[in-house]
Amino acid sequence: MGRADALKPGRHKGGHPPLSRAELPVDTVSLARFLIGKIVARETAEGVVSGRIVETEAYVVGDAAGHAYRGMTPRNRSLFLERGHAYIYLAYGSSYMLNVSSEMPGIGAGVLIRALEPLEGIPIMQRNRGIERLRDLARGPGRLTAALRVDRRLDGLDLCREGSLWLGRRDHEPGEIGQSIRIGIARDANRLLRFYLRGSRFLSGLRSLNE
DNA sequence: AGTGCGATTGACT
DNA sequence: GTCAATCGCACTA
Repeated sequence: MGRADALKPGRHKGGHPPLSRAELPVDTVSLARFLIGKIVARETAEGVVSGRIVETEAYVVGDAAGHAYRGMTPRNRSLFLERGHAYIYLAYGSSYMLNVSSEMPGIGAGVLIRALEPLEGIPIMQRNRGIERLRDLARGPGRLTAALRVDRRLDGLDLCREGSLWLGRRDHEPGEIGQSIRIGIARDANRLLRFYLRGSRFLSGLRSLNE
């Protein structure tokens, strides 16, 4: 499909109409569950890259593990945008994390996207990641942002509009959704706020968390 | 201005 | 399984 076709009314980049804000659940935990099976799509210079969300984590209001816990700062202000906006930050000096803001304007909370099943633009992802293996292309929060070339420049973007990065409708019904503790956090570590598509090969985390 | 620390990854035993 | 790289940011002074 050419560029002109992609921009024609009624067509959608990569065939993924964006999720409307109205259909996003207002509550953070509900949104984390809702996003399993939905699509993340990215328009790059080389074409559309997309994947199916198979793993998320909720960082809820008042959560000691959440970046909004100590109030708004220059880094985390996007977490306080109305639900459906991107909050992107750099972790460990090397990995960008992609989150979806999840509450009313002024309330800081979000959903971390932790893993994607690659759908479109797989050769582009392989180039972006410097590896071939499909299973590892977007398995992990830092890996998926590398595969999609997502960085802080996209922080604050509205993910409910088709643009350079957006959330798309699911292409089929997701399977059974599992729930576990979150990965890699010290505070509030026992809450079951991680959600995943049971049986997916594209999950991060230990196998014991994916059963 | 200095300090400590991650919502991780990749390399390695 | 272990472990260190890496750097922006929040926090202290």
